[in-house]
Amino acid sequence: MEILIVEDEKRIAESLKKNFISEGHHALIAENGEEALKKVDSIEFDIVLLDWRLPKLPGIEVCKRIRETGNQVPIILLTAMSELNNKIEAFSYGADDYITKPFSFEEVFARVNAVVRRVKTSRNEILFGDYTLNILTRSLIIGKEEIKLSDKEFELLRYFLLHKGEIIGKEKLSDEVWKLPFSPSSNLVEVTVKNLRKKLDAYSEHNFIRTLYGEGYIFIND
Amino acid sequence: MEILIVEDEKRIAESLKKNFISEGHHALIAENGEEALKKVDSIEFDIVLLDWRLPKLPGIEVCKRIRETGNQVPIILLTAMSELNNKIEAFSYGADDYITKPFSFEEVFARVNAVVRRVKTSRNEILFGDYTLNILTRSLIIGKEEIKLSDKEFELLRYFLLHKGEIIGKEKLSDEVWKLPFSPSSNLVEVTVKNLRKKLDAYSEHNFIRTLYGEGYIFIND
DNA sequence: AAGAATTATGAAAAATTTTTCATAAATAAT
DNA sequence: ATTATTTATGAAAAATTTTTCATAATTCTT
Repeated sequence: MEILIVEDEKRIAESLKKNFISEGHHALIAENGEEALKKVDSIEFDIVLLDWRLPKLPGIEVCKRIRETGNQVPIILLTAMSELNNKIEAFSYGADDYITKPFSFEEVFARVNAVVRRVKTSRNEILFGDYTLNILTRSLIIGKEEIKLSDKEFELLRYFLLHKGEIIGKEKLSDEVWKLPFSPSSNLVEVTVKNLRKKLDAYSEHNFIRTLYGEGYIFIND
Repeated sequence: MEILIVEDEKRIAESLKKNFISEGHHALIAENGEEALKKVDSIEFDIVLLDWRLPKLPGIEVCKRIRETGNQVPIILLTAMSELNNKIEAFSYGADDYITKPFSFEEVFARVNAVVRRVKTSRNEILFGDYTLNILTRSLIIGKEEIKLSDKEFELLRYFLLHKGEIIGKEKLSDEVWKLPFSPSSNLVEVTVKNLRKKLDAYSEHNFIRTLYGEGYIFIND
């Protein structure tokens, strides 16, 4: 995961960063609100941990501005106990959860995972490139075109989108998309990937689904 | 819609009730928390308007107890301005929205509609009889059985469930489910209703989809 | 560069879904 | 009761999706 830590207290920020990296994630630190806004604008994070009390812009203001640009990145606010009765405000500005200080890393990690999972699976639209995958209608939208996807194509594409940047073996896809044990004698996955690629290629130059020879596939956005 | 108004001030309760009825809805009044709990238990409401300040049980406690039984009925809390900083508590007990007193009926009506629409369309599961329709997997669950639905069957059933108790003509279904102008020469709707009924009948005695001769269909839960 | 393994692809086969059609059953009106 | 209208149903036809298969193309290794 790509994680942005917005926190002016270096001790806390570095500690979080170290812990996330040791869990195999990437973490960046922004020391103030403006820096955070710039980073959020240029990098697609999986989650933003946002301190309530920040030097220039208060965290809640940063949160509000991120949402104003239409960015839906999950945001968890880090607040002190005394700020408890402002939480309603936090939600109304579009934060997804909050954690009160002092917190343990385990707590942060658990919340981050919960929010990321919840947000990812509860969204009914997933954006990638110029496309939008609508989960409710199970169709792929680009501009004003609506591309019909078969059930398997939809399930496959959704799986890729929920696991962007991960290397996914055919066994995994067989398990997760087809709910069948992988059979090396079948090339179902390859055929469906081909058909899905054809639909994506019809409206975009981008190679979203890359092949990693001998390993599987990886979905790349940019 | 079936609306429950939980409010001890008769003047307010009656005024709300009158207004809802004039909009073509049904409204019941509960004067205290216990009465509310009983009614919620026996009647399936579309929304509950719940006063924060109630004689015996406080509204928030009623809210909590409703949720404890697994009931997901949308709840809007009616609170006085001074209770503002308790709202976070309201959400954490499972209320869906709140309105601060004093309010206009227009405000209440707008919020009620917004909440009902949001709750209905955002749910991933819709329960009816002993069945659960899972919106994400598009399958019908009863006990441990999973019944496969074709795409059209699913769309039809979902439409019925989102419009329980409404008389729905075949023209409407053709428009909304098939997104096709109704053609009297086709009996697509009838055939799909038949097939959906067969699947529902396989595990339940209940006639969910009733025919109203010359008018259309109506989905009845109980 | 050649051979082996892996992936891609077009087309056919199989399975499923959608739609039509002819007819039966049910309902309302006379 | 009879008739006209509306709805239900089984089965066939059409369309689509899923899967398999044979073969081509690509990638990796030596």
